[in-house]
Amino acid sequence: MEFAGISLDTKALKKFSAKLDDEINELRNQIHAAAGSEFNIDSPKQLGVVLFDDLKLDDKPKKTATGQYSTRETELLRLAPSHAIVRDVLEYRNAVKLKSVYVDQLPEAIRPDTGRLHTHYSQLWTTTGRLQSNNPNLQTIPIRKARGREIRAAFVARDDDHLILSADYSQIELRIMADLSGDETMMSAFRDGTDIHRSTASKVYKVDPDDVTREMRDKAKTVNFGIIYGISAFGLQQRLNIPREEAHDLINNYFEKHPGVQAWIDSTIEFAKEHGYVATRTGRRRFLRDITSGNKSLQRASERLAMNSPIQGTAADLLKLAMIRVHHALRAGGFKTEMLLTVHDELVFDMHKSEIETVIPVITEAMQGALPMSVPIEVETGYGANWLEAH
DNA sequence: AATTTCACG
DNA sequence: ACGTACGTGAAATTA
Repeated sequence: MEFAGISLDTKALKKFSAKLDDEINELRNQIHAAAGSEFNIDSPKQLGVVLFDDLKLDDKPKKTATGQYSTRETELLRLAPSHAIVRDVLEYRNAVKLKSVYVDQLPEAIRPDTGRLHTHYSQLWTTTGRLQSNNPNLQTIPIRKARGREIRAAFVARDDDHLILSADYSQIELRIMADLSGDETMMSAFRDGTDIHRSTASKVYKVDPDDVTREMRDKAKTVNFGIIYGISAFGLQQRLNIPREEAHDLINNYFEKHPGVQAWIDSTIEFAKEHGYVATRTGRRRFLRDITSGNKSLQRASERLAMNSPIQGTAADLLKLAMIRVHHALRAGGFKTEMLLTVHDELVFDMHKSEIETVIPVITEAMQGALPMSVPIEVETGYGANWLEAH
């Protein structure tokens, strides 16, 4: 994959760069006008002084670890509805980030001899077994916001004979938690092929699945991710912007309806305290020196790692096993399709157009069978002229 | 070199 | 009283 590289539409990025420049200049002017001074918006320190000392947008602004005003996105979002300057700062930050990290840097990283982008993967350093990608990092290419999607669309197929194919595991970490814990509720949800967030919503809100609203499903989705990370009521309250009581109820209801998950978390933490490590399904270990620490917050943090690492780590093991199987399957089948990128639960390919019908089932099967699990593994595929269309 | 912020899964 | 969800890499500013 490192040798293969991926093609970038530099012409499109160049146009986008000019457009971002215009947006950035206009936003900078508006921000300076609203502030009444020409400060450096890129400096969190100066920005904090402008927003909280000069304009006094918040009576009790949150501070960072070193005592500065915090100007991070979650803080600014609370002020955005009532203050245009804050909305402009958020837009400005988004545009500057995209321009500096992606739009202007990626074309520089193209290797002149191949005309393609070659990332470097490291298997050595992450604590959970995931791969790292750097120089350039191709595992953080934008997709969530509208502006960023233009960058993803610049990752294009090799030539007119190829398309970008994306194959990603659906809800892989939740499926792994179902497998590791053997929780009956989760296992039947996945076996029935139901929408897992809707299913969780019907449990934590104690309503019929048909009566789950959009809002209930969205909140249940946050609960599901929170469980994987070792949620606290405080954390859920912050993320959902709900009262503490409601957050407590959601978590209590979740564990009441998923006793297998609760038991698995408890026994995993207990195992970590006894042995000093936890392990993925294939046996990769993560040692947790602070799991028996007298420092409560260190211990709590270690407990979250104890339950999260087997889940994230098993997903990493699964994808690496899948990559080996895909590699052999492509070679055995004599395919021209080439594996290019891996992004934690996704594989990206240059797919030869003549192989659309044949190669997709081969890749899907190789990924699904990488690690036998007690719940179905689903792989979603899509293809198009670029990485955005493939999703 | 440390801090702050933000892009992704 | 404290701190508050897991794993990363990179850029700009500050110390």
